[in-house]
Amino acid sequence: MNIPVNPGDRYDVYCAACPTRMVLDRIADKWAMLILGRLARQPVRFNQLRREIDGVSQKVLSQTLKRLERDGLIARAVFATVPVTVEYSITPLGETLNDAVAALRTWAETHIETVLEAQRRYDKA
Amino acid sequence: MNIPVNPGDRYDVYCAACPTRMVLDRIADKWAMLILGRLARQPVRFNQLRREIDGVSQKVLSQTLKRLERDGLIARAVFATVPVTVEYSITPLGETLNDAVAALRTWAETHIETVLEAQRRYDKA
DNA sequence: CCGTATCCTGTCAGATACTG
DNA sequence: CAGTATCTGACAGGATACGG
Repeated sequence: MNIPVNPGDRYDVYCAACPTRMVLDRIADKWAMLILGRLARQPVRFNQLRREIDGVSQKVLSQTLKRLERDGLIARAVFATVPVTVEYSITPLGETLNDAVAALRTWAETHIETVLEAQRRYDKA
Repeated sequence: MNIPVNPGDRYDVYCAACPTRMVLDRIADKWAMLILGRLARQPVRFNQLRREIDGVSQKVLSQTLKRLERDGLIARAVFATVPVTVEYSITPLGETLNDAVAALRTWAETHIETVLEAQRRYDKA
């Protein structure tokens, strides 16, 4: 897909720098898309998010938020209240990604039954 | 997203049975989409695939193919030659998934520069 | 309230060797 | 050619405790 070498040569098909690969690695994350989807609805604070995304640990939530922020997909706003208030929100860029993922959601909902059926058939044999 | 409980209760937002989650887990795999994309072009044999998907180990390729076959996304055909010939091909179902992922590829190619730029800015601070 | 630091554990990919 | 079997190390993720 990326970086063709010479005719007949192999392609370095798994290229960490490949855009598609990078994005896939991102959304592949167990929690990232859930968080992004939640923030797409409205901004929310850390512990609120922690409660709503059930099952995520504090550490992993923190890590994931940091990564998403680094990628410019979400924004972090700090308010100097006592105690401090931190609010996370989705960015315009994050929204475009969220839209793109919608195609997958649609696929999933449309075809999941077919997949499950295929699994049952496979497991019989 | 799934399984609302009582008003005011938390939602079990990470639900392993959630269709979107299942599909995400599938394509999240490091190699699955590369393999599916390759098979979308034309059927191919095991070792041929192994050579083309550079960097994948025999074991992991085997595992991934098995999983994709189980999900009904690819098909495995055995020919009783000597030595035996095995050909993998994409199924119609697999093609629809491949199409859905195209939306992500497009997003990636369109926005990767913005993401990289955001990362550089973040890393400065 | 919003995290970081530390430890611990299970999972999984890679390497290697072997089989029909 | 097309895999399986086994071992190993790296690493992600959870639990817990603590700090700004």
